[in-house]
Amino acid sequence: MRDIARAMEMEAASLYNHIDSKQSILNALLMDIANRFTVGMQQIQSSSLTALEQLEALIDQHVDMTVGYTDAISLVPSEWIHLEEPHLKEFVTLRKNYEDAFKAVILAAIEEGSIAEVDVDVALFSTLSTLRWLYSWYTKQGIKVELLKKELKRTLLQGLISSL
Amino acid sequence: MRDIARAMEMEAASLYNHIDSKQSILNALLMDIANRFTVGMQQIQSSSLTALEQLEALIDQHVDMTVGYTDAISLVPSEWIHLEEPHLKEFVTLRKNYEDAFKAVILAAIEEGSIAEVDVDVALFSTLSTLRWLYSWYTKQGIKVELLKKELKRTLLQGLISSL
DNA sequence: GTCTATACGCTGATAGAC
DNA sequence: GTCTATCAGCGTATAGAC
Repeated sequence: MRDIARAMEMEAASLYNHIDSKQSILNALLMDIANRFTVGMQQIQSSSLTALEQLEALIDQHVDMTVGYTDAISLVPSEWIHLEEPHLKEFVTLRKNYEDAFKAVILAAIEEGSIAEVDVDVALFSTLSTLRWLYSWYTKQGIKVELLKKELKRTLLQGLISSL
Repeated sequence: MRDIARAMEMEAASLYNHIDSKQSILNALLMDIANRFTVGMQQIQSSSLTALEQLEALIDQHVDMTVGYTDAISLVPSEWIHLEEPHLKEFVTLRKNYEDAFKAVILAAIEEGSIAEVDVDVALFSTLSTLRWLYSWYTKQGIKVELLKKELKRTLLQGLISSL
């Protein structure tokens, strides 16, 4: 709280005229991120895109969110564990729904024949691992957003070996 | 420290007859992991395997380490930041050397023609993101180690689209 | 080598003046 | 709405008895 206060150029005690508690800040940031991903998923699901195009749109969404909300998104991999109930359950539910929806898109892409019959759980885990850690990596690179999207789609969807 | 003491069935104060500080525990665990990965990389580098086979061996190594040292390896993604000097610099150097060596293997695989001419930095980041987060995922799955190795190599090296 | 008692810095948060 | 003063709890670590 003292770090935040310094950044706001006030004393730590003054923060409490604007927020209830440290917990409420964590909750507000994480819920905002979770809701944005949830809405984005719904938009992609209800689109007329093919399953493969939906996968590409999901990757693009993660890149856009990472660039647009880098600080808040850095809380997602590890800090969510410090949420208190009932917010913890709420966050975990939103995340589970998102993962299930993501998995369904992968399955649909297999069914439509646009990707191979991979192990869906391994594919989901691998893809989300990369997308969730993106925030810690992309700032160190000078890479442009559009190039990043293109290369990530290539790496995640086509792998290293394929396009020979 | 009180959590550790409870697991050891003693009082927190009694721990200090066995260790210097909490910091020294973190350092011992992280250095052990870093050294094991460093030795493994050296063995793979000095082998007569092709670059593609070396990539596969690196993935296998991460799976073996994750299964064999799950608790200690869980410190690698985020907790290393709490190391104090000079241990922090030491750890970061070992990690940088490991990443450089990993990148060199990817480059060698491109040069030998066994993988496509991908963006090496994106490929390294994506691969390591998945392998470093493996600890948090594999225990929830009932998946066998050998199957996990096979599916990870497929997903990371061949991607989703390729093997149609 | 374990215990009890305790020191002491840090942190989230509150009280009350202005 | 900001400040100063302050509190209470926690967490690492030490002292010293046994």
